Amino acid sequence: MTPNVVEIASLIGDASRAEMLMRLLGGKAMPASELARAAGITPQTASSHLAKMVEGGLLLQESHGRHRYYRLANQEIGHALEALCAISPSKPVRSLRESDQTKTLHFARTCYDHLAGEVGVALTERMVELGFLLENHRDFTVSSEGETWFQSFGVDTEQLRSGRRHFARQCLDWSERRHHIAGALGAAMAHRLFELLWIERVPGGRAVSVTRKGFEAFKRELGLEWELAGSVQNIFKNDRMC
Amino acid sequence: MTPNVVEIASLIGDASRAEMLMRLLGGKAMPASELARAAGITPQTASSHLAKMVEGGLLLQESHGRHRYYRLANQEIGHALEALCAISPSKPVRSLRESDQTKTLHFARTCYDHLAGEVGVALTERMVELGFLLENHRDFTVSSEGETWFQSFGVDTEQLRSGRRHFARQCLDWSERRHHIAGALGAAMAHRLFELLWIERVPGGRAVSVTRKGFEAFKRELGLEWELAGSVQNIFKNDRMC
DNA sequence: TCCACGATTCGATGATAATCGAATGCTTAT
DNA sequence: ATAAGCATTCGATTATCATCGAATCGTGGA
Repeated sequence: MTPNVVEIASLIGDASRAEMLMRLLGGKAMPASELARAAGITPQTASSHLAKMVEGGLLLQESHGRHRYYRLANQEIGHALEALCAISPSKPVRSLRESDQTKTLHFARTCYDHLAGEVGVALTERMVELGFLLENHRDFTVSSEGETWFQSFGVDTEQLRSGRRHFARQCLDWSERRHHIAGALGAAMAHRLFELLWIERVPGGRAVSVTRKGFEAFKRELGLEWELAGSVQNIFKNDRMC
Repeated sequence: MTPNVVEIASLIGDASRAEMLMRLLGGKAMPASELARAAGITPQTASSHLAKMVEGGLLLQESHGRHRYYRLANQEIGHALEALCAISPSKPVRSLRESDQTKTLHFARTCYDHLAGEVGVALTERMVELGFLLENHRDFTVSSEGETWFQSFGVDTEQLRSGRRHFARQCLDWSERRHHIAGALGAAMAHRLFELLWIERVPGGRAVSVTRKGFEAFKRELGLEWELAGSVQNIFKNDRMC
């Protein structure tokens, strides 16, 4: 088993590749050129890196016209990267700007294609508390009350269950060190939250902010509330790794 | 934050260093020469690697006579390595021997200095179930019934609390994907289990086996039992990474 | 058909780092 | 004191690989 761990670790242990992986952790597929620009390298070099990561099973490639889109191969890779973030000792903060970025990422972000950070964890735990979700080994199951709630929320659990993807996984959150919900159900929840405009992507990164509407809705529908820190509204371009 | 993740990942992403780290994951400190032998490299090369890992904060060094012992710098590093194991896709099993090794490691092993694997997780969850331990964010706390039980079991919680080390941490188990108990209390538990001869180290690796006495005692004292698979008694020399 | 553009391949370069032989320090044993 | 053994440092070698320029491939638009 050893060589596999070594291979993955060394793939991540390169600055350019790590930067690209972090971009992809936002959940969206991205064309090679964009990833090259993000990592600050030429398209040739990027192409080489991307090929290696596909070979190593970290990424999948999909061709659309003359563009080639890359995305994380599966949710496990997302988990892996999050786990590595959790591992790395946090460096002392350099700038106020950086601190804001960190705060915003800790508050809410996308992890592969579901919701992580304080908001993701709180939402998950609240749904457990309300009896909608049941923790079961490394997964969640949905109770009958839960089924009703998801239906009314606009998430079709039946359909999700029919897919090949894991239905509802527990995903360890690096900032909170608690589990949040992942898998098909986690992705569907996040998608619906975006759709309802309770949350929205912060341009240029994988941070997510809760809209005014979202704050009210979370409180009304689920009894969840957060102090509305100033940093939450902050927009930043260059979110680095964690 | 990025550079830190990259640095750690690249430190782990070298075959020789990874081999040494895995040896150290057994929890014991080891002299440089032994680590060199384990990794199949000369002492000079090993020395260079070890210096890098100390520099990178992964290892600590302690001199005893003409030997220099190395050990993991802290429990977080152990967590990190375990997490990486959980991340890596499991390769197809090559030999029956290898399969046995994996089974044995999954069943019970030391993680840094506490108990992991099926046994570690089951023990932890049983103690939560019995109300001795309470899950609290990323830690455990001990209830008053718990205090009594630990006392009777021969673990002095008072003394453990006085140390600088985290008292009782949740540690994610890569094979079970559930939490087991770590920190000072986890270490003390493991130590006491070795002392009582409920468990014993399998020579040559970090696998642990449950003794006959242990099987009976776990059942009698805690109502825990496992099917006594043949593989459990197997002894193997070369446990590789996972 | 021809051109523009994204992406990749090839080849060369340069930097990094893993490795080991030889020499040096330091500690214990005789 | 002298020898033996563990560990490290130094220097040289070698291999690996990230990087980019130039050329090629393939798709889409003119």
